[in-house]
Amino acid sequence: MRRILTVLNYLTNMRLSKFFGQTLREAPTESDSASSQMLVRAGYIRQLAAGLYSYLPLAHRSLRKIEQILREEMDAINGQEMCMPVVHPAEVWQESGRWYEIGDEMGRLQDRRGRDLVLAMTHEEVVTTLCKSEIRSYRQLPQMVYHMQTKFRDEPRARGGLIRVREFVMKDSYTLDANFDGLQTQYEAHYDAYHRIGARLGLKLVAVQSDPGMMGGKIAHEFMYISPIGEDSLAICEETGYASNLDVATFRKNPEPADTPAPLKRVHTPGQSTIDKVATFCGVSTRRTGKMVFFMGDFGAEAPPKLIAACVRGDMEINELQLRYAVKAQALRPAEAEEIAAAGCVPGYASLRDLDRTKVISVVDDLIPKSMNLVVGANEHDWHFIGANYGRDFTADIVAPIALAYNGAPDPIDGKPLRVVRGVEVGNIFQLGTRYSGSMGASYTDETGVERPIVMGSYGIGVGRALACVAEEYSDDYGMDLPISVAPYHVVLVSLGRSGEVKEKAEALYHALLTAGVEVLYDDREVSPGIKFADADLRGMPLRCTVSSRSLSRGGVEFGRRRSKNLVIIPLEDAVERIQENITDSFEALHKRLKDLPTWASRPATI
RNA sequence: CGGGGCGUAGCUCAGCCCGGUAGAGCGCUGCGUUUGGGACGCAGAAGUCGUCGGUUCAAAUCCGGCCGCCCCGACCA
Repeated sequence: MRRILTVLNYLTNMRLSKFFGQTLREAPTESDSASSQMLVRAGYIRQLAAGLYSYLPLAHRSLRKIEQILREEMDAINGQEMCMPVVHPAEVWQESGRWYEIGDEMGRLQDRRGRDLVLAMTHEEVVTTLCKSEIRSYRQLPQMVYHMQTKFRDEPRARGGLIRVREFVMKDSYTLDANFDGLQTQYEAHYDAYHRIGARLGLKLVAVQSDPGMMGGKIAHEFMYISPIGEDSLAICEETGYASNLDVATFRKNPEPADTPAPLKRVHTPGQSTIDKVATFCGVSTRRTGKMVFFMGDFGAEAPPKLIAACVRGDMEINELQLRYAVKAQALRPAEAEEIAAAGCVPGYASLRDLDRTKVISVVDDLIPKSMNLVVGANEHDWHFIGANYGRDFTADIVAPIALAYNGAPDPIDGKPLRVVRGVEVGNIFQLGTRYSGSMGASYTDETGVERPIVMGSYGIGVGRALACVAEEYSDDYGMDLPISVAPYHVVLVSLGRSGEVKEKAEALYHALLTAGVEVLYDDREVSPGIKFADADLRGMPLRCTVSSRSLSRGGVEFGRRRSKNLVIIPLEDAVERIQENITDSFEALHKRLKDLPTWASRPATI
């Protein structure tokens, strides 16, 4: 095996003079984040269209390395690699119902016979179809299958280089179990494996509770790379370990100190149509006010859209996802002024008192019933109530936690302030349960002869997105400094000068390294040293070896980490061995992080 | 889908306001000099100015439609 690898290595073109993919002195303006700037400048990726990228040889090598790490970690938890198609017949998506639930984000096309086809957004439907033919008995469970395959999602807005693209390769695995205990076991195995994967990529990943969304199911976690370039907001606490996507974050609701109930009083508040204005006008904190926000809820084809009046404390915002769940709507959008007026409400002075319950669904945050003597609208232009109390003066159809967590909100575990940060979703894990096996009829026969739906889980990691996060984390002013596990090559070999001796020695070392199986990128171009060093810095290989007349006169070749000042001279005859040692050491340093990773067992109790 | 910006040589951009021979730097090709942190000289190639239409004697430039790309928001395994 080793010999075969060596031969393949030897045959691979690793000479920069013939390399496909140029470095750019300046990046095209369209790239934005450090990662996409660097990946474009260093010749890893090229954009073909919005959200569609070509991966040049450097990126392709890195992606293959990431895939190999994923493969090893999936195999380690009993995964079996396979491959499913990118183009699916519409029927399987119709069976699951997602053909109808998902809108323009799904890529749809027709074949020559006019048959509807779907570009894979993910592969639950195909796995479930396979279950129907392959799984018959409880004896065949549990199972775990995975593949690395292209997905297409017609994102309304691709952005951020490789962070949010329309076509991408994902490692997605699927667990099949007889019951929820089995699912839980495989889910926990993935949870731990994902932390190992992060460590091997050199990324610190934070697992946060998340919304299952269109996947269905109940329990879900996202694995986040914390960074300002992230598109998700997270509420985290380092001390308690609480970590949640802001969509589903909870926090302690501490009411303002209780007074004795004041009488309800109608007061004239001319022009005080915002919370800040009315609070100042009435001389109270915004925490003593109630804020009304109106949405139109879409309840599907069966029911007409309906106005939703939501009320949170004046200093807070609405969590639209939780509001949507509370009213069981399929979608929400901000209501237009006319729609609000049509239901008899007065924007800016709206009130839950005297609502027309036939036209409006009213929801209050669970903090509102605990809060006394609030300032709220009087449902009449330029008038508010003071001393309003839930139950006595107004009520709602639904009381639910619909306030959005915020920076400094009390941690639900210990009440200390939560921190809201941005993160990139590198991976996610979902407990699907019987969402797909139920609707598509994938069942097995249990010990007692009863037919039951297979209990499923689904687990994804974006391969290109992982590369983008690594590039983001390991970029500096000169380029990338990639972890040894992800770098396309371990070492860049630079030859300086055109003297016959330097050339000869560099060529010999290049061949010796290849023969020894070292992944080396050889800069044999006839360009100035400055260009070679600048390109080496940019491309991001972690180690650099230089052969020049100067190094030879000092007794060998120069070797060190990228951009390091601590360069050593190694005699030529020891170079291969020393470089191999250094590569090994680099891997060991990286893998030290595997020892002290978060695990499912060690995670904090969540609420 | 709403708001904003951009589209001129392979790349970065100027020219547009105020209509009249299409420019610079980098890159590329050839020759020579140079070789430890993006060298220099000489010579050269390279753009139907996104696209369609309008105004005009004349449009990169003014006007309109469309397309594409970027950013913010909405949206979103």
